Amino acid sequence: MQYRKVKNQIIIENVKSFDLDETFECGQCFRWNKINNKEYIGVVKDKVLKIEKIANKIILKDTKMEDFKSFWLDYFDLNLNYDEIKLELSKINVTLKNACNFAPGIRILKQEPWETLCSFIISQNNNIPRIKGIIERLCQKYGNHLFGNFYMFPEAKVIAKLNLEDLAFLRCGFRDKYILDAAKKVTNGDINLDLISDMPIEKARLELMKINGVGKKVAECVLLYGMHRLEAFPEDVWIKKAMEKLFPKYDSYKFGKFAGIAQQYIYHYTRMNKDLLN
DNA sequence: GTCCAGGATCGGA
DNA sequence: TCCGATCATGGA
Repeated sequence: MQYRKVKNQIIIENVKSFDLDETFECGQCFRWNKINNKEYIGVVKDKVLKIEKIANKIILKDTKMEDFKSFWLDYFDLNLNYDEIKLELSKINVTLKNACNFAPGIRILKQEPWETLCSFIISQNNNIPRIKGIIERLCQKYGNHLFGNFYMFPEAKVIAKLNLEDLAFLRCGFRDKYILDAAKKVTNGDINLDLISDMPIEKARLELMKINGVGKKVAECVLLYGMHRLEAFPEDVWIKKAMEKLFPKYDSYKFGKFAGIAQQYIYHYTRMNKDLLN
């Protein structure tokens, strides 16, 4: 991988294992939107990025080398060699190998812990288009305005001051009270996301589950997507079915320290090939 | 009208 | 410990 700046674009060449559709549409994130055939636009922290893939070049638009090096390189996890990981995972089981090969351009993004926590609370018993809508409404109402139609994800301390009526416009159903509980605990220090990031994973899970509305699955999503704990293994309905049907002899721990990445390949693979689970 | 969506919680067996 | 009902909402 090499990168260079041309005008106000960063061009990354020879990028392996990075496909925008596969990475943004595999269910790990909710604030990246496809604006045409090849471009996505997304908001991360206080940054808005337009990104495009042409052949094996990734182009980051209207951004600075400084931001790329200090932020996006890490956000897109570009220092991790996914080819090696897929090679290891493929040795475990031929079905897992097929899953790796189905969408080899998936990467696990390093998202913000609080945003990830809040987003996956909203995700419970919900569908992805609706999750995205709720999150966008939340950002537009309580997040800092950047420009145009782009808003930051609201800080926990801003949400913590609200009450249930203030969230009614979200139309997020029974999840409103969970959002408030999470915001309050993160703000008052009952839950310290920075500390949890570095805890042994068993303890980290239990800490996250102190939040009302956070169970095993949401906790695991926060660990994997918001804290880059690649051994975390979220088990939603798809993964549960997939494990029963496709990996009857395997427990998630057998997928090792990159179980979370394996999970992501399996999730996307089975959702896109529903007949595999029949 | 019914079913379902990246689940969690509660009450009762 | 396990199981089923229930929880809001909106699209199919």
